[in-house]
This record gives sequence, C-alpha cells and structure tokens, in this order.
Amino acid sequence: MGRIDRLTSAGLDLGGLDTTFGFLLHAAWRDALRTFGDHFAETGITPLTYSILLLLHRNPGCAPGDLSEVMGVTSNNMTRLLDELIGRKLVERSVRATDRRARTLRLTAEGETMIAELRARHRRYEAAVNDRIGAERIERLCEILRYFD
Amino acid sequence: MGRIDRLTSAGLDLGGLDTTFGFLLHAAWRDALRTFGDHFAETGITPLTYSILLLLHRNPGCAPGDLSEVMGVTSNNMTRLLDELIGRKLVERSVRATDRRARTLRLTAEGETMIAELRARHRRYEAAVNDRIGAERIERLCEILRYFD
DNA sequence: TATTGTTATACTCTATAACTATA
DNA sequence: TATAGTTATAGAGTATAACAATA
Repeated sequence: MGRIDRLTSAGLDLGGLDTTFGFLLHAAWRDALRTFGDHFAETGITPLTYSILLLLHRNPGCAPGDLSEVMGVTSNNMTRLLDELIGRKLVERSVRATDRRARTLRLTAEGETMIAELRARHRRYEAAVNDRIGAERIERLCEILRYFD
Repeated sequence: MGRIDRLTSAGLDLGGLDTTFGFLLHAAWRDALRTFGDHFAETGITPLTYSILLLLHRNPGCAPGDLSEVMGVTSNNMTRLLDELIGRKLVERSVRATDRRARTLRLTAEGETMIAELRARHRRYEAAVNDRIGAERIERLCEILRYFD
C-alpha cells in the first residue's frame, strides 16, 4: 500500500484528506515525478522536455503552438523549453517559409539519437511503476484520467 | 471527454503520450489545481495551505513535523508555509514545554472561522469535479491513487 | 485586426545544504 | 550524537501582460 495507508495508523486525524481526490492526485503526481527523476538521472530531461522530444520525433516539422496545445503549456513557457533544447543541440527551429510568423521544429541527428535512449529509459520507468502499483491498476487509472482537461 | 480525446483527432501523432500514465497524471493534476483556484479565488489559499488548516483544525497542538509527514512536504518548506499562515493570523506557533525543540501549532479563532468557510468552498469544488468527471469515477480514482507514495 | 511567437516578470512548489537549539 | 525546526538558496513549472513580426 502507499504512504497514505501507512499514515492512517500513525495517529493524526487526516480529516478526510485521505479520501480527497485532489490531495491524492497531488501526492501521486509527486511520486511519479520523483520516480521519473530516478530513471532519467544525469540526462537533464524532465517530463516536459521528454514530451517535446517525443512529439517532435513523431511529428517532425510541427510548430511550437502545436506542442503547446497538446501539452497544455502556454506559448511563452514553451518558448523557454525549446530554447533550452535548442541550446543543447537536440532541436532545431526555423522560420516557416509559407507563414513567416510560424516556426518549424525538428529533432537534430543528436536529438534522434537521444530520444531512442530516452524511450528506453521511459519503458524501464513505466515497467517499474507497473511493478509497484500493478499494471492493471495503471491501465484503469489512465482510463479515468483521460476525462480530465 | 477530456482534452486529450479532443486532441487525438486534431492531427498530431501523440506517440503514445495519450496512454502514458505520467502525462495524464500531470494534466489531471493541473486541471485539479486550476479548478481549485477557481473555487478558492480571493482567499489566497492553495491546496497546501488548505491541507495545513484542515489538519490543524482536526489535530490542534500537533507539530510541524507531523504535518510534513502527512503532506509529504519537507520541513524547510513547511516552515515557510506556516510562516505565511501565522503572518495572516490564521495559525499560532509556540514552543512546546515538554520538548523545547518542538513546536505546538493551533488555529487561531480567526483560523477556525476561516476553515469553516474553506470547507464549504471545498465541498462545492468537489461537487463540481464529481459533476464533470463522474462521482463513481472519482471514487475509483481515489482507490487507485492510494497505492502511490 | 488577428495570429504566432518572444520577452519580461513574478509567484508557487520543490530540493539540498548548512545552521541553531535542544535532547 | 541525534532530533526539530529554521534559514539560505536555487531550480522547475506556471501565469499574465506587453511586445514584435507577419498575415
């Protein structure tokens, strides 16, 4: 069982927090973030930058605005995330000829090599979570989480 | 349905992100945070400070370390959260006589008034989420989230 | 005028380490 | 020596607003 169930016997009255979805969701997200960090140590890659690299791998030539929409990140913050990946030579950004307001994004060769390595880490990360929580539970979790915005 | 399902028809290949528990968990947490913010607007209360006030309401006299453990917040960060609530005269902190290293925390009268109002807001917030996502789904979600740490 | 993206800025949350004071 | 809490600091994520360039 998780931390919350270990705590209920520890004396403090949780006042219903242990059945409050927001409290549990926050704790689960921090757990996932910590576990992600364990598996991506030394890469300098966070869940957000991993998502960007994966999306660019699957959608070469897409625009920052496309990534913003999928990831739920505002465009100003997307710009800074992309700046960092471009600084690391994993992504290249160019002005789109057909609409000079827009940008075209693409993984560099180095970025393609990197994403292969990162996807392997991601598979190990997901396997570890499935082992700990139960693959069937994680699948049901995903089904429910898709209803959120 | 949620944002992800509206996006799958929008052209971009999500490369499996839409079935990746971490991606969905992050999005759901941000959704919950945004919705919490809507319902707690003008209060200056966040999920973390709400949890502290609720725990102190149910456990008058407990210590910062107790809150840290339940909430999964490190003690240095708990100190700053408490400083803020104390500055707002919602909480009082005193040195514990039986162990002068420890502190005793308590809601002020103003804090007790505040938590009653906040709990009403929280009920409306949870009702809104139940309406949007489905109460039965939220219940199943909580069951699964309890397995995390 | 509307859209795409960038810059500037501020706030919250999280994390590590060094520190104080007690036990 | 160990424990409870504080202070200092830095990094990541998020948000709003103002702006530039282009359509």
